[in-house]
Amino acid sequence: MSIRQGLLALLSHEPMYGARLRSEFERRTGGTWPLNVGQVYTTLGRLQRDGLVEGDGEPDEDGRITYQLTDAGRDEVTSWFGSPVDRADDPRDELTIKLALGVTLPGVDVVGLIQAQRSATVTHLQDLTRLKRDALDNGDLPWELVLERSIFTAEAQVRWLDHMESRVRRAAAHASATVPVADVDHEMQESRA
Amino acid sequence: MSIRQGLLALLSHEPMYGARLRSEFERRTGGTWPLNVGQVYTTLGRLQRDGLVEGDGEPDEDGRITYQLTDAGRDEVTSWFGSPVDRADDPRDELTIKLALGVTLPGVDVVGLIQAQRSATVTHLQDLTRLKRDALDNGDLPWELVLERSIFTAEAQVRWLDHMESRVRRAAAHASATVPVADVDHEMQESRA
DNA sequence: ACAGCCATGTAACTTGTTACATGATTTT
DNA sequence: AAAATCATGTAACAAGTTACATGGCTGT
Repeated sequence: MSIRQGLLALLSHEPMYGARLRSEFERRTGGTWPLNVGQVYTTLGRLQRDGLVEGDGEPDEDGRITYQLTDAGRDEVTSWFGSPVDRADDPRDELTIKLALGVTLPGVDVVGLIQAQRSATVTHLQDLTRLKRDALDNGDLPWELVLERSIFTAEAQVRWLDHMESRVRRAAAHASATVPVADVDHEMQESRA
Repeated sequence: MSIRQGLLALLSHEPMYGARLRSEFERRTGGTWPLNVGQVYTTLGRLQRDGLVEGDGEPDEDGRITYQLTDAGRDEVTSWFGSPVDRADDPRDELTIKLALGVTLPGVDVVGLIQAQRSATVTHLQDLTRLKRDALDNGDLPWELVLERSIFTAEAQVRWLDHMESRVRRAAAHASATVPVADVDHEMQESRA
């Protein structure tokens, strides 16, 4: 849903043609997210289908077709900027699923998994930090915003991994103290005939 | 890609039929992510198409069809658990896009946006913390893992929002000191005829 | 018999994404 | 004239998601 909203937001500022939407989107997100031009057109088509934008049928002398918001589109943008991103739709995070399933399945070296992930994330974090340092103060606010977002996210991931490593170790120690051999698997009534 | 991988991981432990995959998936992710049963079957179909699982054609006496991994499927699971989640595919985060576009578009009250989001996130964080407290120590490790993930993520989001609020304020102050009226929009050679 | 549940699936749709096709203009 | 660039778009697919249809078994 983010590209849809993004294009709408750009159009709320000024009617534009497809290819410009692309470059504006990229520029205004710090060049971090390359956007296939084709996707602009597919998305525009869907937005038009949904009555949020309309294009002035014919291309102009430069072959460009300008798209603009409808009233509904304007409402949509206002509402988007006016309301916080919904926490409820907790997306299925791959790493979380991996760990959650990992701790319940026998034969998965969860601690090793956590450490490998931590190492990868720390490396990534160093790259990000270097990027930030090398950029000095070029005043590209969107770029900075996106970069800092990655940094804060990666830091949180490392913290979470550390927290969970000790938590998992604790659980493992406790499990081996009480149920030396067997594993999580049991329950789930099978209701056999 | 997470549900695919999740189902594969479950099947790597033990062959299962569709409906059980569903309940196992939900149970082992702390019940946080309800999974429509239909989706299990669509996903199984795609996995079978891709040669990662195979079902024993006919349903058993209880009407169940057991699915199991192929060799390729086993490889896939091994590789999934064996490699860190790729940081490279930085997903397009809605909130980041919203802010990044917001700071480049005139007429968007970014500071207000940040504060509203912060408030919503803090509220959410309190809910999570209460959940955690009330659960005491029931030993549901996957559930805890997922919950803590949400908590660490929300905390990071708040930190980022705070960081960015002051950063945006600074930029605004600087902008009004140097370019009192006009806004970010300019550049982007238009190459008009 | 009928209601409810379990288990199977399918059809339809959404957003994201890429690879390719077409035509016009500009540059070499 | 050939190559590069810009702009338009379409076709095809992935993965997620839901609503619905079918059929068997169970308990009232």
